[in-house]
Amino acid sequence: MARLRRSFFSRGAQLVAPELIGCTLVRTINSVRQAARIIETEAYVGPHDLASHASKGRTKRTETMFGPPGYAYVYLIYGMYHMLNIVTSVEGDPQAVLLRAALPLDNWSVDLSGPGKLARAFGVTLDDRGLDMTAGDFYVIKSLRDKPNIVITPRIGIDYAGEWKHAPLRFLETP
DNA sequence: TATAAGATCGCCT
DNA sequence: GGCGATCTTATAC
Repeated sequence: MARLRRSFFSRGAQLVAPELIGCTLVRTINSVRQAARIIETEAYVGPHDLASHASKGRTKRTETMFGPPGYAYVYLIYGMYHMLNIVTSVEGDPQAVLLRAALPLDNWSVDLSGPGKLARAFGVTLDDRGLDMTAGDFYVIKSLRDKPNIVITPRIGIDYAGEWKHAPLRFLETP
């Protein structure tokens, strides 16, 4: 087990997203270490990806995605839910991986079965925009042992994305 | 300055 | 299975 380094995130989101499946997301909240196994992710692959906020261009909101990899891209959706993404690729190329679901570890009793719930349980807010996920107390560790069984499907909730709504960029682990 | 819409969830039937 | 909550952001006047 080793903490994921910036070089891990310095690749295309389409490659990083499936590799995050089975990894462990860790954050220390109120001096308590909380950990969960990532079981669902989605890739947002660049400014040409109509499902990505970056397709609107570089704005104050999407600034983090255009920055260097390994940082948290957080935004609020529907006025009530925070979404947690990790920026990938290189600076100037806006790609990111959305963390959609996880399974709590270490007797942690929470429901992490959706992106809004996951962010809420990990205490993610807009204040966490630009947080460095390769340093500090919020990070991901790689599990070298198990090879998760991964299923690939189109992404969720992006009907506005035209042809891109069919793109197979959602990755989830099956039992 | 004002307006519209969204990478969702939970409660209702 | 359908709908309402609720607020940031982008875009338009």
